[in-house]
Amino acid sequence: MSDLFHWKVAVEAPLFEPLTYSSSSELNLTRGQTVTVPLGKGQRLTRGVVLGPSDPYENSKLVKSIDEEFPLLPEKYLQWLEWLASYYIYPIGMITQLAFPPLKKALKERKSRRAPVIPILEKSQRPDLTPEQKKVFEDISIQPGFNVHLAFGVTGSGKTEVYLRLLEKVLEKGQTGMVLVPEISLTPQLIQRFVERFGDRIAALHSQLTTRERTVQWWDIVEGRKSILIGARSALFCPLPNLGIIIVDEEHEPSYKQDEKLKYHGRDSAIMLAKTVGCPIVLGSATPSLESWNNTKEGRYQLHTLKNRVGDRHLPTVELVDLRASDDKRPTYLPHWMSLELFKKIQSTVEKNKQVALFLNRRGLSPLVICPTCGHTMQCPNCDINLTLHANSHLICHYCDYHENFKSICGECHDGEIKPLGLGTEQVELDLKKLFPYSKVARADRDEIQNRADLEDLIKNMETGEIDILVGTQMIAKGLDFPNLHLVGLVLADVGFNLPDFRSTERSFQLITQMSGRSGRHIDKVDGAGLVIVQAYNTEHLSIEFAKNHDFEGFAEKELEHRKTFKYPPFGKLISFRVQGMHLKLVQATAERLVARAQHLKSTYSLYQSLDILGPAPSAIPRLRNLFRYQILLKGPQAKSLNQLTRQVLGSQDWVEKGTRIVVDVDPISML
DNA sequence: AGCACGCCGACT
DNA sequence: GTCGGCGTGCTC
Repeated sequence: MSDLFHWKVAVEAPLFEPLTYSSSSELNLTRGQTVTVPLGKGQRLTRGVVLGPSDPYENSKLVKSIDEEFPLLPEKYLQWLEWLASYYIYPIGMITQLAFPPLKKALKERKSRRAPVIPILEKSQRPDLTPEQKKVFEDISIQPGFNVHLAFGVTGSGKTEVYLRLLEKVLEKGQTGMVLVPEISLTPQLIQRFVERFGDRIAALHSQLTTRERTVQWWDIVEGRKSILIGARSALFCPLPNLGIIIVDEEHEPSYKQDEKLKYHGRDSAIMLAKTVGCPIVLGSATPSLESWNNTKEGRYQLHTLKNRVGDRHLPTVELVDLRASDDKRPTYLPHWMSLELFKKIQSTVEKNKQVALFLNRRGLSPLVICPTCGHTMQCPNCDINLTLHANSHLICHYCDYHENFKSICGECHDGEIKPLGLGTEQVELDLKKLFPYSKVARADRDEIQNRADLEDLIKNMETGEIDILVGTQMIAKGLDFPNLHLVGLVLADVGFNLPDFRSTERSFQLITQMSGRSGRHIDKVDGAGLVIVQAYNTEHLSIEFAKNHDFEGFAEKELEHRKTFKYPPFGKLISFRVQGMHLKLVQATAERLVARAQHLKSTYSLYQSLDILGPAPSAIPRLRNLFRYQILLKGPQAKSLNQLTRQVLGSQDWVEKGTRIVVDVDPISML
């Protein structure tokens, strides 16, 4: 008994502390080692990660063996994983599992019918840097060690070329590099651009890969056959040896925040990883998050500005259309959502054989289906959400997978002829086809574009001129670059202004700017500029006012003032709790107890004096997938005390009603 | 997250 | 009688 060693081992179980296992002295264990351990009543064996020596535990089980498949997890990565667990209040064992590939290592290579993950391409010529690019590149590359750089540059200013140069430099030093991009912009075109520069040194990780492909990419990086990893946020968990730089493109993108399980923020976690390994990190954006922008203001991040578009092209002209005033001017042949101004511009653009893109952040035919006789609205039986009509034939809940057939006679009063109200992309598409019968109209939303192949087809059809007018949601706002696109229309910019979320104005600004950035990217200065038409009811909205003049800095200044007044991020930190369960009474009871516990701690310890405890209140969607939802928000000046209070509140769980669950979200990004 | 245990309904 | 539905509880 005396020659047994005890070890803390992180196992895949929702436990906030690692478990203690023992080993005899001949099994030589160290921190970072992968081991096989028994877990639970059966003889089930699971994978665990050794975190370090432990005090003896009387009922400890024996470590079965060392898992020889995996090399020692680098100490810095392990520290970073531990930081994730503590910052996001998530079981360490669930996090360490993320640092493994999904499958066992392939014994022999097998032929695949799928296109290769990394295409084989000739290296292309390296363009000269503009003076502006050169300055940014040099400013960043002369500083060794951890530093956060914000590359603030309009779309088309050539941020990517700066990234490529920085990566070249890192490779010269024999180090590796990580490039994070939002999942949606991880297109073959983007990977292609990196391959044309770095050839076979590129690896990629994203959700469209099969588990086998991901496993192969993972080992290529870990065993040093590839030196640059491009990926979506989950690529962070691939432990690159000798990491020399991290690049986070489109750092403001809300999709960097994972909204299930471990609710980590890819950008923030990347910064922590860079800090832990001691390498520089470059955040890039045309519309930086107010968090990052404020960090440059306060000197924590270095700001590098790229003001000019490569090739000296103009930013597009933005025109506003006030929908409040446009009704009386509109000819009767135009649908209610189309102003005369927009119509004329579409006409003239199409006549010149140039392309048009219309943006509306709402899919379907009609978001509200109502009986004019009895006033009954069609609702999802599982959620507190109106059903959306699609293709004039079925009603869909956009939050769960509920579908039903659409009947035009009201099911409640059996009398009224049901009337679809409001506007969605399908309706816009239908109207456009009627108004422009000789133009090719296409739609891009989640219903039409379901996978990467669909997106590829869309891109190809835009490039070959197969499409004249494109209607789409979010999907078409990101990263797409169509040379012939000369007019962008925002059908109803107000959608999203009034979401119950303190970031809605910022989102709105980003969206308008991003969407504008699609227009006229390849019009040379002599030919003028692209055009953007923004239709809105509230044309005085802060986001519109500043986006019109491409004035990010002005917008940021105004919006930061507002955030400061209400102690919202970046001037305060948030942790949200959602209590959910099948029974409303029990959910309310748990939510109230949670608040009572928090309030008690606040009044007991001076550390918590400055925290605000808001709620409990029903969530913005009070019932989702048959679960009732209540929300509590914790607001305070430092992350540390919020985190600590949360741990104390959740420390024991005996007060939580059976059948209810508490979901914690550190730095929530959506308040829905 | 798994997985076993256990307590009720409806089948050969 | 016993097969299997999924609520509950535990994992060194």
